Amino acid sequence: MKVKDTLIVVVGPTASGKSELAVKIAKKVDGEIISADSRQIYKGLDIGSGKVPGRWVNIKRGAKNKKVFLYKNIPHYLIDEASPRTQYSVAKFQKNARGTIADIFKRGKTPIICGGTGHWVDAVVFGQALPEVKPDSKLRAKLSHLTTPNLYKLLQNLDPARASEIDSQNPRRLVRALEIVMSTGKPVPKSGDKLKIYQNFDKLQIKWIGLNPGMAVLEKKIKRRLQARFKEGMLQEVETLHKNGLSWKKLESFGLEYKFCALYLQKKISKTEMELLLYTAIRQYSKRQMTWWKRNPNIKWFGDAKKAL
RNA sequence: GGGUCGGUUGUGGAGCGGUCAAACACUGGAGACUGUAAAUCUCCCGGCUUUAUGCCUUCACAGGUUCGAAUCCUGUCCGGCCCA
Repeated sequence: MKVKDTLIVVVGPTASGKSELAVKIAKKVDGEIISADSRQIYKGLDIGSGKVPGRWVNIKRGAKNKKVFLYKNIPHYLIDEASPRTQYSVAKFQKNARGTIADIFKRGKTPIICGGTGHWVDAVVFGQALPEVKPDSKLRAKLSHLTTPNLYKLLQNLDPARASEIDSQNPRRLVRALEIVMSTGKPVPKSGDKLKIYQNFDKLQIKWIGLNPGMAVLEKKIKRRLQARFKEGMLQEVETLHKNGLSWKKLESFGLEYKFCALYLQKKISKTEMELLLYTAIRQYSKRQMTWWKRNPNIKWFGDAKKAL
C-alpha cells in the first residue's frame, strides 16, 4: 500500500468492524485516524456510540506537548470534541477534519478517515462548499408554522435553482435552504461548488475501503454487541448523562442507544420493548448507511476485514 | 358442559349489506440527502400483467338468506373471557 499523498477512507454500516480495521490499517501504513461519527464527537457518549476504548494522553510533538486520544497506540481525532449540550455540525466537522488531515500529512503520516456518518465523510472528502449560515432558531420557529407546500413555494420565489433540486416534501431541508437565502440574501451554493480553502485535496489519491459482512452476519453482530453494551453499563452511562444535566428529550434526540435507553429509564417502554425496538432501529440504520454508500462507485467493498488489509 | 366476545393482507388493527384487494400504523424492500444526518424525507409492500381510473383471488371453514355478504343467519373448527 503506497501511502504518500494518499487519504484512506474506511466506511461501512454500524457493527461491521470499521474501527478495528482502521487501527490495523493505521499500524500498517503509519497512519492516524479521524473519526467521522456524529455521536462519538461528543464527550460522554462512549458505550452507546461505540467509541473505541482509548485514553487521552500527553504526547510530545516537536517542542510542544499535545493531548491526544490514543487507542492501541494510534491517535484518534475528532472524538470527544464537543460537549453534548452543544450542537456540532457537518460544517464544523468539515473544517476540523480538513485541518487535522493537513496536519497529519505535515508530520509525514497517513490520514485515515473512519466513520459511519456518510454525510460527514463526504463533506470532508469532496469538499462541498457549505454556506456559513448558523442555525437561526427564531427564524426556524417562524417557518415551522408554514405548511410544507408553502415553504416550497417560498423557496421557489427566493431561490428557484435550489428549489428545483431540493426534496420539496422535506420540511427540514426547506427550512434550512430558506434560512440560508434569507440570511445571506444570496442563493444556496450550487452542488459541486468546492470549498475555497483547503483545495489541496484535489491532488490527493483517495482510497475508499468499505467493510460490509452482509445483513445476516450484521444482524448477529448487532445483537451480540448490544448485549455486550448493556453488560458494560450502557444504561448507567445514559442515566449519568441525564443526572449531569442532559434532558431526556436531548438524549432521545441522539437516537438509537441513547433514545431507547432514555425511554426505558423514563419507564415509557419495558425492557423487552427497549431491546427489540433498539435492535430494529440499529438494523434500519445500517441499511440507511448502505443506501448512502451504494452510490459511491469508488468504494472497494470487503466482506471480511482480513481481506481488506 | 353453558354463556359470551372474537377469528380481515407478516404483525397490530379499521371496515359491520352494495362505492372492499382490503383504511391506518408497524415490520419488510427500494431510494433521496448542500450546517439537526443515529436526523429528516420519498416510493413500494395479496397475485398477475401492458404497473393501469387494469385483471384475478380474497376477509377461519361449510352451508344458507339476499339482486348483492368480510359484513345477516346456521353449523363446524380455533382463540380470549365469564359461569359451571
